[in-house]
Amino acid sequence: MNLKELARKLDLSPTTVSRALNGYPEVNEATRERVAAAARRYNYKPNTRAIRLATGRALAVGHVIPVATQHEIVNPIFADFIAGAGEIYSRNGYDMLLSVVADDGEERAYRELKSRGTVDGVILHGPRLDDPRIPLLDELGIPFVVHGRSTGAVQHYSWVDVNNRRAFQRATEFLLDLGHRRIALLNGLEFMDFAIRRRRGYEDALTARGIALDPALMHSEEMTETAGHRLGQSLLALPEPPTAVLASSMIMGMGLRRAIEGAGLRMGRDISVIIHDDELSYLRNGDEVPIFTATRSSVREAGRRAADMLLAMITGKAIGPCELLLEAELIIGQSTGPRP
Amino acid sequence: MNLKELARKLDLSPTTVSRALNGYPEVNEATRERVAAAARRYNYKPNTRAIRLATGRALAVGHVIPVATQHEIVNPIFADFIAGAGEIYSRNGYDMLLSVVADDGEERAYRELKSRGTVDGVILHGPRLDDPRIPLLDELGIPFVVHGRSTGAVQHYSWVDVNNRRAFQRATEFLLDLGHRRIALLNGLEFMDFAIRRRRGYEDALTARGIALDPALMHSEEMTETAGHRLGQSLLALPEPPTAVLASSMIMGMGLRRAIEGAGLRMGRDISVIIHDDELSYLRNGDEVPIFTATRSSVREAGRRAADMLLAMITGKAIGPCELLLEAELIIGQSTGPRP
DNA sequence: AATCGCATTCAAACCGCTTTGAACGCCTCA
DNA sequence: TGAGGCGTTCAAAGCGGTTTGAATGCGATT
Repeated sequence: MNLKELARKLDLSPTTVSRALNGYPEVNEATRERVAAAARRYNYKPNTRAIRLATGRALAVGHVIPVATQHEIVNPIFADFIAGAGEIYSRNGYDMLLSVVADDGEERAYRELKSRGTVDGVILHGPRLDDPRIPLLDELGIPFVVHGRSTGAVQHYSWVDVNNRRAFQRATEFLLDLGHRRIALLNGLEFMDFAIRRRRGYEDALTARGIALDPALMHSEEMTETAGHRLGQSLLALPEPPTAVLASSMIMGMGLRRAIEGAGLRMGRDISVIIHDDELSYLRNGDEVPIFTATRSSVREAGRRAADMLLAMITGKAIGPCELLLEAELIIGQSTGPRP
Repeated sequence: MNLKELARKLDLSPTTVSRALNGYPEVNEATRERVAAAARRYNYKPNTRAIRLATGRALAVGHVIPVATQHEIVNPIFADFIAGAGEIYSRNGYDMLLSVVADDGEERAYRELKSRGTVDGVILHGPRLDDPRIPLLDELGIPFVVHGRSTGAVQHYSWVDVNNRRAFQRATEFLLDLGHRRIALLNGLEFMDFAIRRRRGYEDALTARGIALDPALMHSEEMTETAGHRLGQSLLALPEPPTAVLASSMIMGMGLRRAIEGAGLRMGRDISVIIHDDELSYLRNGDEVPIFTATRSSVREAGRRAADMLLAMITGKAIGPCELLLEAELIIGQSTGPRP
């Protein structure tokens, strides 16, 4: 059942039927209802392919997922972010397009997206320091929203981000208030923008209390369980080990805990741990009682907000770049306690 | 730059240019090269929207991701599966379309996909016992490949699956060989097909050695860290606790380990643990030395194979349903040892 | 009665590609 | 010499919608 057929059944022109269904004002209300009823009766769904061609809109949003060529790691927050964004897209009749590309193929992927016109906008994941993708998308003229920010970008761009600096500053202050002085930081790789901001928050808090930064306590690695474990072990092996550790993710924290318990110590008593919790659906930080004390911010919610923002830009509801800074909560769990 | 323009530049008809670029035989080789050169020079990319409309093909594959309405859990294996499948799609010029829907909205999602013609085929995730989606897709006539199988389905359908039964049977046998007699099973929810098969493997192995099944040792829950922890605690609290446990996922195993170490016991010495390892990129089971003894099978590879299969079906290279059963390796790690 | 404005409807062009059926030039063969 | 066949190219008709510009009918205004 297509438009022409439906029009014939109704003894109307395709023009009128199209307008009736799309809510144009120049259609008689009685006619509109007749059309709507027939559309329902014959289960008429306009062909998306035709709409796209005719309107020049793609009715789709792209997510380019870079896969690190060396480690083949897919960012684990990705599934939850997508789940949040996807909700918004389907609610608005947009499709979500995923492009999985090796991280050295991203530029080509974006250029193709543009020249083939398969999407109306994109979400940029995992922004880095001076991220080259921002000027690229700017130049290509594709509407985009960054999940995170990019220190050093000169362009104005839209973003949704967690206040990483503030989150890690507060976490550090919390540990300082508990009496800790030797606080370690297990950060993500520091070409990632969020990692830079987290370190800054950590450093600010220490410096404000007059505590010197100790490079032996500051590490920057991929945020995996095994890295957490390895770094945890090496921290504990220091001549003067830290009494508290900040870890950049739940998974890293779990590796850290493994190192701590492997050394016969107890988290929260012998050593305090605070993690950042993205509230991943399959990796909850405890049910009622949080396992880890954590800075918490829902990545799924970030996905929703970013998608909302992008659609507003695409449909012209938003003018100019939008920005949204989400604050992380500090959740007190069982992994922190006063300095032993 | 579109086809008409390019044709004009070349002083050819759009017909010939189109044919030249698409490899039709009735084009003079000299002409073809002239066309190819011009296409490159002017960076001509055919408009996907137009191709789709003209050919009636969507050049896209859909993945409908159900989000459990109660718990809002997105299956954590999902990101890696997608990464594998996505590789294949982009290599073949197909788009990947994601639909995130509440799990009670799946049927409508598939019907829409069909009636709007946005995809040429779909991958079905997380099949259940007597999964209603299989007859649905069969009826709709959308080519599809199931990641997993559905016990009870009467239709013939294509699938890619891990030999879950055999994997868990071997794991159980391995524990039996180590002298264990009280072996617990922390399984996924048993309306999921894979969980049923895993239990069957476990039961077969025990029964073959004349060991009675003990319901107190068999649990079926969502495969989260917290569930693993909770179930682990309750197992350890039994009057006669198990000396070995099989856990259905890495994450569940991590919760289990937390329970074990929380009770002051040591994994591999006091109690043996075997997990199933999907080789998730961000949750590696150790680097060189595996943390857990595990049945291992790459979910990313499964994604690749499923995508390959689906594309073969879509392009008509495959006739009739295809089936692919992947065997899981048994990896010996540090979490197992002889019965204490 | 003629003019105008308004509400409603329609025919036809268009989006950018594919594909059908026809045409053209040239060579071969009867 | 003319018919037939082959290799190559093209005009035009799709695909299924949207959108422009024109047409129609009718009541109100002058």
